Amino acid sequence: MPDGHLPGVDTGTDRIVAHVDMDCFYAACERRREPELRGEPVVVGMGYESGSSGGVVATASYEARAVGVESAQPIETALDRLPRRGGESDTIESDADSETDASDANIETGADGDTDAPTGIYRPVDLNYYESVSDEVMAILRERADRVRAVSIDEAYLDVTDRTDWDDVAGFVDDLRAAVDREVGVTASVGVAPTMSAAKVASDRDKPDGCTVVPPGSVREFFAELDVEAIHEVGPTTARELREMGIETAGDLAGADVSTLESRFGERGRTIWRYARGEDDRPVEPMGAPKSFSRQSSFAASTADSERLHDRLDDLARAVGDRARHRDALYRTIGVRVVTPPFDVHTRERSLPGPVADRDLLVETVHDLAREFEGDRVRKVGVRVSNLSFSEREQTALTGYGGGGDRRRPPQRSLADFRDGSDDHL
DNA sequence: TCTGGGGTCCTAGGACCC
DNA sequence: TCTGGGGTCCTAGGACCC
Repeated sequence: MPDGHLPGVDTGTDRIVAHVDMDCFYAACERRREPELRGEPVVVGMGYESGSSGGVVATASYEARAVGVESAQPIETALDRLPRRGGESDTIESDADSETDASDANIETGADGDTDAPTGIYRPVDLNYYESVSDEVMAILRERADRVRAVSIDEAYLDVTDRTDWDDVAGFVDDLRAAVDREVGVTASVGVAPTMSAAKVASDRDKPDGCTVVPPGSVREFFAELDVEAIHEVGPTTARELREMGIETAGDLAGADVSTLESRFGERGRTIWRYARGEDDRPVEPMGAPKSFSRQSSFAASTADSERLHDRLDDLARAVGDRARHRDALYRTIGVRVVTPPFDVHTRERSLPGPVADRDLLVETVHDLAREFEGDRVRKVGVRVSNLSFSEREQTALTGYGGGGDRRRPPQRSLADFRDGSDDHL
């Protein structure tokens, strides 16, 4: 009984949690397979095609960020600030300036030789490749931690309580980061703290390729001067409301009246208050099975053409159906999302009497749900299935054979099965 | 920032049941 | 016919995360 504490009583001061955050992960992956890109401004675009100006920035390398390219920015804007190297094509021209250091040197001297303006390398997102790289990284993390929560393709929480102690954890993390760099060829930034929410913030403090340790007892002090929005689960909306209440920093939040927060924000009010105080007893657990699958896509310009609407829905529904089938998932609820200008989100969903995996029914239901939006201008549509059930195990439970069935077939799906997007995307 | 895509969780009202 | 309270499921919308 090495783990003799009562859940919920301690606030995690006896745990060592590390949050590993890969640096500019998509760009780092592109550099891994194309080492000539090292030291160059690299922009990876989602919905971007080679040579085009569509899509948005998924990841920009630090060299690209230095000239104002940001994630979620339209590629068009990025191109204004960082013209594409070599004009229309995405080929790399050999460069006299072979800078390999991540620095502003290229920006200042001009990477293009004949002009002072820097130019960048643009690449479309290649999720399949990034996932294979991610798998390699996660394998290393699992070797070095007892529990790992892979929260996204480029981020994971580790519980390393039994692998190190507070005096040695900095060295432990340096070894870990060195192993990832050496064996996979990408770098990570790590935050270490007694809780997940503090580790998460800490990993952001020394980027790229750094490590920040926040020992027990110093979490609240560590948070004190940070903007409220740095707190996990405080987004733009909550931050704005908090500022209106005179709460600007995490320290203010930690000292605020919790009942006021609760009446304003519900349950989340207490949660963010606790996070700001360094209280967070969530254990590091692997991600469970997915709860929904969805696909959405935007029209280049909003359209009122209901045929185009239905054609798009058709594609999305089939893609979602395929994905559910690949994952051996049954769904009981089918939904559509329709976004109309300026940015009004409408959702419609329908639950079926029982779980199915029926693509024809899926497609038909989707069209039916979207019928009410025919003739409206639409800028974006989506299809979602939820209320998922997986494999025989669930069905056994439904038909009352749950007794021994659960033990015979434990949820032994590989993590890759559960990780987002491991098979098909556009 | 006039806005891309894939997810999770929470809230609130209504239906329905006992 | 007026009236409680508790529980669950369903739907729509919203906030947040990467």
